[in-house]
Amino acid sequence: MRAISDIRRQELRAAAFRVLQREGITGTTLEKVAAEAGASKGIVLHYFHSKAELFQQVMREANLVLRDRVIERLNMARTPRDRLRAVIEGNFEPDLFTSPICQAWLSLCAEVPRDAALARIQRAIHARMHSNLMSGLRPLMPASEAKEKALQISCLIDGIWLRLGLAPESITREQAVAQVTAILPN
Amino acid sequence: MRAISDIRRQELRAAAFRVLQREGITGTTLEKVAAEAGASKGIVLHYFHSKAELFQQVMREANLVLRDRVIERLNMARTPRDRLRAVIEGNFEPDLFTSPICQAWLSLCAEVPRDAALARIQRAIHARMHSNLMSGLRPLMPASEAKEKALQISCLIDGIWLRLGLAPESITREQAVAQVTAILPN
DNA sequence: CTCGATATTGACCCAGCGGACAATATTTAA
DNA sequence: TTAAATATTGTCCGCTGGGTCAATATCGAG
Repeated sequence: MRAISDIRRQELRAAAFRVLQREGITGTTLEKVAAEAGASKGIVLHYFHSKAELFQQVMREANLVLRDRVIERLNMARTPRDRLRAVIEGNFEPDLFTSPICQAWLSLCAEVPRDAALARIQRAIHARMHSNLMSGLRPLMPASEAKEKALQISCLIDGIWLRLGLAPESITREQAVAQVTAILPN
Repeated sequence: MRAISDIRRQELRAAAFRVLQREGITGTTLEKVAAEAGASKGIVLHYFHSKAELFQQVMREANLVLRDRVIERLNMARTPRDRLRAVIEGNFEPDLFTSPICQAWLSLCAEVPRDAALARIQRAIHARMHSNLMSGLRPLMPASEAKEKALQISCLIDGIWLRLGLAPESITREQAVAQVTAILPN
């Protein structure tokens, strides 16, 4: 049975993510993660061989959650414009687009430049975002323009996430969606 | 004479910023900062009463450098559009818009949610950016639209900085300027 | 020159960290 | 039932970090 260890791992990742929201990258320790999960520090290192590996898996999982949300919306999309809307709204899901979550994400981002594995995951995230956007943009404009547009949208989305992380009340989900929608091609 | 202590402080801030670029937030220690400045750890705490205060002053100063660049360009601007261009190009100065600097900035951002002083500085940065943008936008559109536009531009600029921090070769200065210019009002 | 202020060092403290490990409990398979 | 595998704990360790402090050097004003 693989399930039991997978469940435990799952719990620990979730606990780590919660601690990351509360304490940031500098304040997150293995002991706090263990306490949050109601376990001992030893068990964390039993499932994740190092703190770095724990963070990597946390980032991977957070990414999967977001991906699933976007996919769900993409599956209901018919037109290219629907696809763009799906990506945008999926990236601002009310229960994900919250200040604490943005802060946790920001903390992980800050580690990216010094952790090759995190960097790989980050690259995959951007690549998927790019391809999702392209599937909506390509039918609407020349390929080279579409590429630039995709980068622009992607950066704006990230920038808005960053903003919510830095200033909790600075922007609402509706504003966020409107802001990104406003730069879509006519 | 105040000058000598001010010079020392200046050196230490610069050293701290360099270490921050190399090592990120988690890898930056008082000893490394001292070593980078060719001094002892004690002297760092002599001038800055704590690590947190050092970081705050580093962020303040980095912000001042950027501000001066933008101001310089703003002073040469005549039309509202010139003002917008000044802000945009000032935020992507070739020697400031580099991957290591974006990474250092990102590291400081990650601390903002858990450091009230950093948060205040960050708020001031955003406020100035907003007002700079408004001085260019207000003549071009209704006030309420201008406010939204200013937020959008500001988020896009941050998002592009973030992108360069996460992926060193992902975007050039020219691309960055073009991307932001592309969302200006007609 | 002298004295008070300031600059600077290096030694010290100790809390907390990531990680290793041996000991024990629990589960699973045969 | 039993043995192997796995899960879990608590302890231990070495080290590094921020911060304190007393001692010394340097400097600047009178």
